[in-house]
Amino acid sequence: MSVSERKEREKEQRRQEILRAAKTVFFRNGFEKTSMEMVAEECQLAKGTLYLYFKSKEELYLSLVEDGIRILDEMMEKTIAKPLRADEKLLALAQTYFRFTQSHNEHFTIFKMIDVGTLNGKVDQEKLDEIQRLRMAAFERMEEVVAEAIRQGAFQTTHKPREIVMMLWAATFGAIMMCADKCQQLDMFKEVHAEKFVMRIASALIESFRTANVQEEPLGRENERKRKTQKTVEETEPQKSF
Amino acid sequence: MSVSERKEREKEQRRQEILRAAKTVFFRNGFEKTSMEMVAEECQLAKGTLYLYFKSKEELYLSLVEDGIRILDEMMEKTIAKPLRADEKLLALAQTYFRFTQSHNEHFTIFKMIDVGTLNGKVDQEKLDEIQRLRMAAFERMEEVVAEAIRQGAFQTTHKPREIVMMLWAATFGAIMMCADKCQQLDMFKEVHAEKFVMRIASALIESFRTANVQEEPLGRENERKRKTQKTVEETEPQKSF
DNA sequence: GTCAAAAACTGACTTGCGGTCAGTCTACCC
DNA sequence: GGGTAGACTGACCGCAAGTCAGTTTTTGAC
Repeated sequence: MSVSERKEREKEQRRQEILRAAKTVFFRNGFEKTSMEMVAEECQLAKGTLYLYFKSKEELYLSLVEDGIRILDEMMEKTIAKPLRADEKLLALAQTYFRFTQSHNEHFTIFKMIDVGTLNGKVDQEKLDEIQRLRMAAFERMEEVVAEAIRQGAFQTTHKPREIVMMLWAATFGAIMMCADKCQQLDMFKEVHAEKFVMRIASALIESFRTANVQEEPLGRENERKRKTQKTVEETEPQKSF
Repeated sequence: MSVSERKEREKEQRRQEILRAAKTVFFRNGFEKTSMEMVAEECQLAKGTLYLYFKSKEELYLSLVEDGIRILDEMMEKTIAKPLRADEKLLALAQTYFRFTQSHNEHFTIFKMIDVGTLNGKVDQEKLDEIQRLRMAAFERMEEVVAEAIRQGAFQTTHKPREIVMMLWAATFGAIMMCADKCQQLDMFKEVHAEKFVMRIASALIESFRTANVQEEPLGRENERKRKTQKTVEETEPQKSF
């Protein structure tokens, strides 16, 4: 093995060691209440050294989510491997996502920061894009399941698989955000059983894909220019379904 | 008018003036990139003075949301006043919420910070509770509409109105969060028409309340103790609806 | 083994900001 | 007009992110 190879590997080990320390400290105290000094101490390096491996505090913190993405992906993979029908798998996946957020709450906190946009100006777009790419794996898995459900005839929807995944993801995310033990801010959400709540919502959506119904306008943005402004509900033609 | 009364009023005016300045500066630059010095400059006061009216930077920023809550509440009120059936109103309310987030994006950013919990350790719980109370008004309005829908027989659900509102709120929030122009982080969400997307999700949920279906376990937490662990999807009895 | 160049690491220092408080100013009242 | 309460000020403090000149370690040629 050449020297440069070994150096490379050693560098990677240092990086990992820093990540380990960062995980310990950030997950114990939270992002705001952790200083780079604390991380440095945890891995017995000088503060300056951390900056040789990570551009900023935010980038270091953000890097921790990569593990989280991997964990979620594995959990989802297991769920998909179960002997269920494709449409059942989708509900199971919502549950899996929920359970991930409960058992890996600190990782979910980073997810939230990304989705809320807290980290936007503070981290290279490249880094953010890289995270996006990693997250896409999970979406693609789900997309596959949706495609399967359509093939099996369980779904009659006119939406594209990708769109269905987005809907499920968004609604599930919102549900978890609002009522998961460790997240919920609005008092009233404390009264519901979080997992049931999340699954009730996912379930409603899934049911709605079984039949192509009148609500199913295409969701794409292609024709956006054609109408001057979007119609408000009462301006649209009455719809049979309600 | 007594002197003390006038003083009181002047103090309130100062407070308002500070809020005005804070709004200008925070909404232009964002929370992180705004310093208290900048706010002070905008309202031509010394930095120290700001702290006579607001406990911290976070509290000042958070106070700005009160306007946002009022605006949303008014928008919702108008929507509810429209000549629609109760169930139609619920969909219209989702749209209203969406439009609020688009036209008052900065206020929505504060909503997000609250819901994500970014402000938690940094602001008095009291202050947060006060905000909660204000937000409840909107929930209660919606609850009223749901109750109406149930009374009219449009909904056959076994859920409580409050629960239905929570579901709609959570799902709509998630949908907006993921795909609204100014928020979306995941690239794929750029491809959908945000408003249609949001309404498609709300619509699916609303449809699901029309009939009491097998998914409708009670969502309360009362009986939580009875089962050791929550069942995963494939462990539950097969359900007719899928 | 020696030594010089390269690479890795260090921690004192700079910068910027949130928050404080001793001191000043103003308005009111006796 | 003088004394007091309360509003206001801005220099100052502490802290933490990020930098960089200098130190230590590693490497590889001889």
